[in-house]
Amino acid sequence: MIMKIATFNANSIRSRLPILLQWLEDHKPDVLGIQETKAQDVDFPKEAIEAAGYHVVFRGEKSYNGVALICKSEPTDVKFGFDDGGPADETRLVRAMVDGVAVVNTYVPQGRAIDHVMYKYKLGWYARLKKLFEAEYAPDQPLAWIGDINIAVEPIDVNRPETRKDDPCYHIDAHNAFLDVCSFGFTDVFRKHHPDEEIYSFFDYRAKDAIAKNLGWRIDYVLTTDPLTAKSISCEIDLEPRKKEKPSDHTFMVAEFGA
Amino acid sequence: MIMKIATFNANSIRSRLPILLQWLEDHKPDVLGIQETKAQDVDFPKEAIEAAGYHVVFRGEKSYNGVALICKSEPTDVKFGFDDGGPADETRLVRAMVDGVAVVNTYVPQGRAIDHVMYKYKLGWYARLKKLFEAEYAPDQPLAWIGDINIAVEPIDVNRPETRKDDPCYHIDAHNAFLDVCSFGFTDVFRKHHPDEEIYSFFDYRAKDAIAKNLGWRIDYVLTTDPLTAKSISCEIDLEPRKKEKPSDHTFMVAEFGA
DNA sequence: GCAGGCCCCG
DNA sequence: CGGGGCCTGC
Repeated sequence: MIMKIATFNANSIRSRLPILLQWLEDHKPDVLGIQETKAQDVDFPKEAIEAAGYHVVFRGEKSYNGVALICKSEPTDVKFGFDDGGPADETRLVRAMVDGVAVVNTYVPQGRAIDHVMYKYKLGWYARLKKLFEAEYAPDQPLAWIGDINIAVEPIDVNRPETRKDDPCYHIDAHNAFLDVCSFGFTDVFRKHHPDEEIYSFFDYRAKDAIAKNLGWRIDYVLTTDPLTAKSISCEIDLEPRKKEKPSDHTFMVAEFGA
Repeated sequence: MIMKIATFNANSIRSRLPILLQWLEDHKPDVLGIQETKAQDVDFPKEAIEAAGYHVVFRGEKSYNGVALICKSEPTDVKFGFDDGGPADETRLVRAMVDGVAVVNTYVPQGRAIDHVMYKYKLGWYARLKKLFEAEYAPDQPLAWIGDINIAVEPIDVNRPETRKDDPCYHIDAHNAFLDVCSFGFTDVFRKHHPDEEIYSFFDYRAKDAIAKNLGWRIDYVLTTDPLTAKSISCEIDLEPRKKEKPSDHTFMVAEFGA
């Protein structure tokens, strides 16, 4: 039996509903984590997703952030946000159990600029996330951390890396914060299957012909603990949705895990 | 030889460019008067219209109003607005000579409400228009007054007329102001050919299933002096564009004049 | 309900 | 560039 786990920063789930529903129909993932739904819960297109044969849990707000988990099986133990006394950020973090797999879907703060208070917040967010993994999960359980993590890790994860040193999504402190969370026991499944490929998951709307010129970033990830990593068959970035009418600036990444 | 004269309130010529270009290709009018272009002159899609084989003259402003004349032959004596000492309203009135026919394209003020200062302005606008016709044209010359005149004249020109008595587009004073201009020598060409039909040219976006339930207004007109009226062969409202994706709230009216 | 404007944001 | 707000207008 194969399990498909996917992630997509929708940049408004309402604007992306046609692309989302088409992708669900074409790829039939077992789990799809969404980030940047940009919809209050009353405005979330629950019915359309359920009509497509999926369960969905979500937490959003006006204009910014918002996460969802779209699952073939009903997710259990659904929790939003942190519970560590800091800002809960319920619209940036959702986790649940799906078919015996723990899934953690995050929309990590972008950070604005390395001299901005939001960058400090981003680094702190990674530290809080590591604590959450340590407190509530174990590296020997099947665990998938997915989402828009707003960091490109290696030079091949971003175009023109030499110009990105001071970018909040490529700065050394961000790298270290991310790698520290990975030290819990996570493997970057895409990179496992594609050790050298410069394929990106995000293309800024403002960059001219970004997709044709491959001017993007790989900032969306499927990260797994060993029990899942061992079963990983493939992990692909699907560029097609980024080429459609009214696309998100991100596109889908999907990983397959076998028996 | 047949001359086709048409009118269309585009509610943004930029948003309506696909529908407009398709309609030009399908109907090949000799003259098409546009209202509510909602584009400054620098933003007007001149090239696309010229590429379709038409001449075009236009005057617009940010967000509101804006008129254009789209013509197979090059229009001459092009003039915008009034020249009577009052507000010129150059983005509500354009006139020209086209193939020996005088064409006056108007976007008459809507009036807001009958107790609003804009309603007085609307009534005054009709009076100014009558003076313009008297000063610069003659009833025995071929003259077409076209456009969104923001008045439904008879009960069959609007759905549920009994509820419209206090509507600035149906109020008695508006009727009289319009009929006074018509006394110059104008005939409502659509009504000449369709004496009893309840067919409308405008359907409010807010009315549920407006077009299916025929909940509209006939507020767009082709009005002609006797030399043209005598040659009038047909006048139709084309509902198809109103049913397309991203329609204007108005649709096209087109009149044919024979030799 | 859908235009356009303006703002904030990445 | 394109989301979402919010405003105005019809």
